[in-house]
Amino acid sequence: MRASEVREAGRTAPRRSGAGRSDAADTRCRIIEATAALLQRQGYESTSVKAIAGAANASPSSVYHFFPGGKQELAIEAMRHGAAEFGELIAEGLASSPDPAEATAACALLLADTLRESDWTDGCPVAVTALETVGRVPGLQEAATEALTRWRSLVAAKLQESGIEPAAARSLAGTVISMLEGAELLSRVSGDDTPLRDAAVHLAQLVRASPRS
Amino acid sequence: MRASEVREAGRTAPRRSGAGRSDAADTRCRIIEATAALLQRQGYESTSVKAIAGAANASPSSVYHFFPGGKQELAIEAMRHGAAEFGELIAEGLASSPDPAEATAACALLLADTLRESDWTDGCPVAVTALETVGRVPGLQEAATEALTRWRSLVAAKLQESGIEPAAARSLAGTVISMLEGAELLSRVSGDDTPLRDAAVHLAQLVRASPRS
DNA sequence: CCAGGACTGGACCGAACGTTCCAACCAGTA
DNA sequence: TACTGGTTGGAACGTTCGGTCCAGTCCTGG
Repeated sequence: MRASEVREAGRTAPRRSGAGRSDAADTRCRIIEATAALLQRQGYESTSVKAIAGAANASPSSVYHFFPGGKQELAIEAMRHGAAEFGELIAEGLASSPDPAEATAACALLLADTLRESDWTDGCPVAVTALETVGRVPGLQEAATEALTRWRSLVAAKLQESGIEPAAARSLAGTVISMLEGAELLSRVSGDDTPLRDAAVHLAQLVRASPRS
Repeated sequence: MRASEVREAGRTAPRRSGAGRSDAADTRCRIIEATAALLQRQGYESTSVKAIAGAANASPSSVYHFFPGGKQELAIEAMRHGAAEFGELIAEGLASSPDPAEATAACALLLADTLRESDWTDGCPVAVTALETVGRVPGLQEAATEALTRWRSLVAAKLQESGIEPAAARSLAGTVISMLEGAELLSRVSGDDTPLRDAAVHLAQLVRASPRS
């Protein structure tokens, strides 16, 4: 898919021989990406290891070879992967305008387009998995918290650029993430991007009305 | 648990002569309530029928006796039950002040208190289950959409009372629900009610800035 | 060319899943 | 007392789960 072959880490020797030969790192990467996609769509409990292996064109033993910690370890790594990608989407939205109000609105609209065009499957890669495992899979909860915090920091930085006080920016940025998550939930469940489009309008209002120094 | 006490009392004490089915209706009710509680906490896939039966002091066969449609039918009914209760919580928050800005903020704060005091378990009874089954269990998705629409109507009515135009009120009410859902997600995942408290402040700002006729 | 480690395919495991089945139970009626 | 029909407990069904195991295959360093 995207530039994911960056994962390499040079653990083993660069065994590039034939052209069509599938690298070990490539298999590992395929497993992570397949897991991320399935987690995003159907969450943790509904995603079986065999389904992951199938989607990644690998066998269960390969999954356990690369992720000895089993499904949990794999899910954590996949969530980190998905979170990074979603962070790029947020960054892209934020970069689309110098005005922070328009930029946050753009995030919501970008998310709305992505969701609608993917039949309501490609949204936040954290929400479903995090919600259904909260309090029961600590590693996942931790990874989810990290992701949410990071996204909030991205938004907060943009808000601070326009002169909003750091504390207010952090608080408002958290609300921006909350709004994106909540509006995505409503949009996915109702199969209608109106909640996200409304969120875009109201987020812009909220940011525009925020006091600057 | 309360349910077992009620059941014991009902068995030893003489029942009303008119309705011989009060025992059965009680079992059915216990099953629904237990299901609602489990769905709210851990979602659909992580909740087994045997766990439901255990929590309701019933046996699996009783579950299938009252809900021949199996887990799906039961989950739909339980979601409706939980949605009605959550609607009451929203109504309570809305009724706490004549000012719609303060009223919506009160909803967020009420939710924050409820969540924190229940160790982040008793939140929206729809979010987890709806998200993890979206597109795969149509009946559940429908029930979830109904619930979200109803809650939005409650908020919209409150907003209209203060003179906000119906269309704007409906849109803003949807955003209020989105914000509550999203902030609850962040609060539950991070185990910190700050997102909901921030949401309360920003919701109040948003409502206060809304144009009236 | 071979030794050895990384990797893979697929059979296999015990446990848990949703669900079904049936024998008992219990109040009311005759 | 026998019968009835709704209700219950618990065993059992076939399936699928997460995970293990092992006999290979392939690549690579020596």
